[in-house]
Amino acid sequence: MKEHEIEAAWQGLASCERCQIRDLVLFADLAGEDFGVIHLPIEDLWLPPGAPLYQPDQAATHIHTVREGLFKLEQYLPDGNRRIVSLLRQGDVAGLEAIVADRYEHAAVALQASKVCRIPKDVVARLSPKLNRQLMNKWHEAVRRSHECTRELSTGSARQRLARLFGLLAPPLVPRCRLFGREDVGALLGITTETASRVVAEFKRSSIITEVAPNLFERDLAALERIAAEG
Amino acid sequence: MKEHEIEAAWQGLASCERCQIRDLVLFADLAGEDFGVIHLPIEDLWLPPGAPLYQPDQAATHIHTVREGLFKLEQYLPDGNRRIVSLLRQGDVAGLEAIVADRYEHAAVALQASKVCRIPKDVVARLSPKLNRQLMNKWHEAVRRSHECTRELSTGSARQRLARLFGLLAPPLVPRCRLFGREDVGALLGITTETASRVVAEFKRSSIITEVAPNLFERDLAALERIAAEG
DNA sequence: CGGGAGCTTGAGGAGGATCAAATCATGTGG
DNA sequence: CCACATGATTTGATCCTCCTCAAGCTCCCG
Repeated sequence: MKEHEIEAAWQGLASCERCQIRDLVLFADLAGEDFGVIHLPIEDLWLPPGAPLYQPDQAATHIHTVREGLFKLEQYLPDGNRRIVSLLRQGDVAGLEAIVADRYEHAAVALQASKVCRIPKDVVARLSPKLNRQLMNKWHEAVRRSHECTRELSTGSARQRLARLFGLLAPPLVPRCRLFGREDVGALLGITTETASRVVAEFKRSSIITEVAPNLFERDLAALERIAAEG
Repeated sequence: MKEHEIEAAWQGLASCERCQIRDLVLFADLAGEDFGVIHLPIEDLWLPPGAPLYQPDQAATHIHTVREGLFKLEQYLPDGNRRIVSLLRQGDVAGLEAIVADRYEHAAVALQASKVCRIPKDVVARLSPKLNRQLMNKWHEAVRRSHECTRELSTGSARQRLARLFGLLAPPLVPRCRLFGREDVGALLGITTETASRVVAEFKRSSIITEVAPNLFERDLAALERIAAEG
């Protein structure tokens, strides 16, 4: 961490109608008249490398269109480590979850000198009628699933990945879960079929899981949790 | 691959108003009257493990709500290998990209016995007014970015991951690109800071990249491509 | 000039990949 | 019903990649 906080610089209010990258951004298909609806201030920000755009669990009040530069989205692991789950570039939107959730789910941090415009979620809500809420929820879920896969299933040792996979295969209170073929396990965790098989076998031998029928397992959730988070 | 193709079984037309998991699915907040708009047939399908719901590049005509079971979304790598980039469970939607794209972007395959309902994209379009298209595009982009990170940056050897990262850091025709700190490179690729540093150094020594200023590189795109895809 | 952060390099060991073979499960045809 | 082919899973032996721990280096800033 740097000595003094790296701060974003306020650049002024944006004029969406004259935006240079308008075809890339959110308001691409708005007609001139619609801009009347946008009365809330849309700010232009400039951020130096290392400057955070938002932090996880911070109240989600704005979405941000990346006009220039590069951002990382990072999340924290149970063992205190962190994992970058996505990169955002020109035209991408940071903090879309604001539309459907209360809090941001990542830290968004500039990796290069970057420009964003900061749009209050109310502006989006005002332009977005009813049905779409549910559709947005689904998109949101799709993104979260994907980030979950990166964070939980593509990070750490093969043991940890398998333990986390077993943790995810059924709700936390249901001890029973069904597994799929070792080859798919490998492709999902980014390891080989053989390693997947070996680790599953080792879990069985140490009774962390018990095979009650072919590929149907009884889980020791406490033990799995412990492995998932180990150093 | 199994001897004869694993096929989905058609179960009948769905009755959305009496859906048991309605609060989970797409039409959760539709009022009774709105169902009049849905005149296109929504089918219920049952799929055995291994049955494909759709294939990459297939025309995207439907979205699918998972009512029961488990699906994988997989994509193929330049070297012919495959990578599972997400898992879908009850309530998740497979093939959301149909709303904004012509073709599916993954293979969606059942990992367990599963039930889905298959909704023509026209039904969604009919219920979804204008502005949201652009917003949907943004969600779509968010999902694709995330899958890209898993597929390109969390798969294969450290050398391959670095090569793919350098490939992504600027448009294909711009040879010049800017890199960020080694610690962030590590957190992004799921490797240690030291390994990130070592591989970057090795790329420099073999002139695959040339450092023209601190963290500003000139890329040999052909060489990077070659490494990214090597067996 | 001294301190600190980030980057590089080294040595050693652990974990996972690779190659190969044995076992097990399933379905097929005789 | 059995013999056999096929594919998935398990296990073993070996090698190589990458992690770990540690030290030196460079650059920037006070």
